[in-house]
Amino acid sequence: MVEPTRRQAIEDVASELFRERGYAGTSIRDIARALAVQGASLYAHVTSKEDVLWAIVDRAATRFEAAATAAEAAADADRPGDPAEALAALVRAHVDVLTSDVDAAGVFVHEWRALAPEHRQAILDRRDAYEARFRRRIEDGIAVGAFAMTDPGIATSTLLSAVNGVAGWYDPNGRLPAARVADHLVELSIRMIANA
Amino acid sequence: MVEPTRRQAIEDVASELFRERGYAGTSIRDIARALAVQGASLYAHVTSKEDVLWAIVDRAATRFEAAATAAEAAADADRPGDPAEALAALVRAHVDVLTSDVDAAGVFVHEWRALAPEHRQAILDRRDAYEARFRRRIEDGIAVGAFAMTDPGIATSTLLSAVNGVAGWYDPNGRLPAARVADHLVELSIRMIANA
DNA sequence: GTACCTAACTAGCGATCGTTAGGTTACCTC
DNA sequence: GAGGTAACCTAACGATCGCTAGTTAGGTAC
Repeated sequence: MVEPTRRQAIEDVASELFRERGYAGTSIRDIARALAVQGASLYAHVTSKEDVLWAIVDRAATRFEAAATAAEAAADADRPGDPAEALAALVRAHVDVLTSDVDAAGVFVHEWRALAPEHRQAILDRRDAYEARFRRRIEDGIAVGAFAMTDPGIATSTLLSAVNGVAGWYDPNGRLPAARVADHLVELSIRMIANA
Repeated sequence: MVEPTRRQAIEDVASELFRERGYAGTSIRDIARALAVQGASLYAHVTSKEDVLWAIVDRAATRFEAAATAAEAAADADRPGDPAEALAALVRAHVDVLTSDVDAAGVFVHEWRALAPEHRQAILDRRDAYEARFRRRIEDGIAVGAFAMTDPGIATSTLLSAVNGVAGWYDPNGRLPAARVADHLVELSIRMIANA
């Protein structure tokens, strides 16, 4: 896979480095070195270091949102009124986005704190809205007796933490294909809140 | 709670800042400012910045290990041969350590990457051994039919990610006392891998 | 009163940080 | 072959980084 634009190549290596060493632990010159270029040369393609972080985080957030929207639409069309099905679709969509670009997703999950205040707040708002989608399905499931009676807030946070853990160990070249990983996570997630 | 020694006060402030902004995102002068002292003054109590991180991480790791040892001993004495009971005790012990010092635990979970190579490797080894305790109980449970048939490695990683998520939202002054949080996490964890 | 200890200070070192400015090279298009 | 453009260069700016050195102030012990 060759990068279409130089800007994209910068964001890709930045994703990798930000994920490995964190935003603050990565210098502009580190990114440049990975591209065999001088640090100052990056500023022909980028306006600031934070701008690179924001681009990565914003894109990842958008991909998570779009995948969740598609998943919910499909689940509601396929088996309307089935909270377990809808939640499973959400989890699968989430894991798919995660595994399709572990670096960017890992940065999204861990490095949003390093964003400038306005960007940081914007991401927090979007993250809240995203989490609310999961919580709504969990609440629905509890209401119809499909899920066990548990604190929906804690269940939602814990479920997403569990799923996001994938970013910590998934290896695109590992033994498990992304689809199998998603299978496992869907299974564990649903069972976590299911009514025994 | 007043710090007994100046060194302890430094580590406590550092835990808070490292957790909020990360190790690389926190300067020696930041820590000193929080203590109303000049940056250089810290070096009377500390040999290096990394030494502070290592002290925090090492202590947290030791507390997790000790709590797990005690929990396993109690569970094995109380109800030997019951994997669900042993795993529940491990999870409860883990959450207890987590909530008793969210800052230090959060640093342990997220900032071990910033350690110097030798320290980093040492923590990785200990973390592997720690995770193996959980995996062993999960494998035992699968063997006796108490837990569902799932990949023990993925189940262990996902379970610990779920539980560690507590470090992201637990508030010592919040509505939920630590014991209730532990109850919820034990419930969710066991159900996640239990045989329905 | 002298010696020691703890805890802080000021001053500054060399390195690295994000970023700017201005100039050079290679290639594409007309 | 002139003009345009994308990509990169060198040099350097002011700020901040982790850390060292040397000193001062106040308390305690002999």
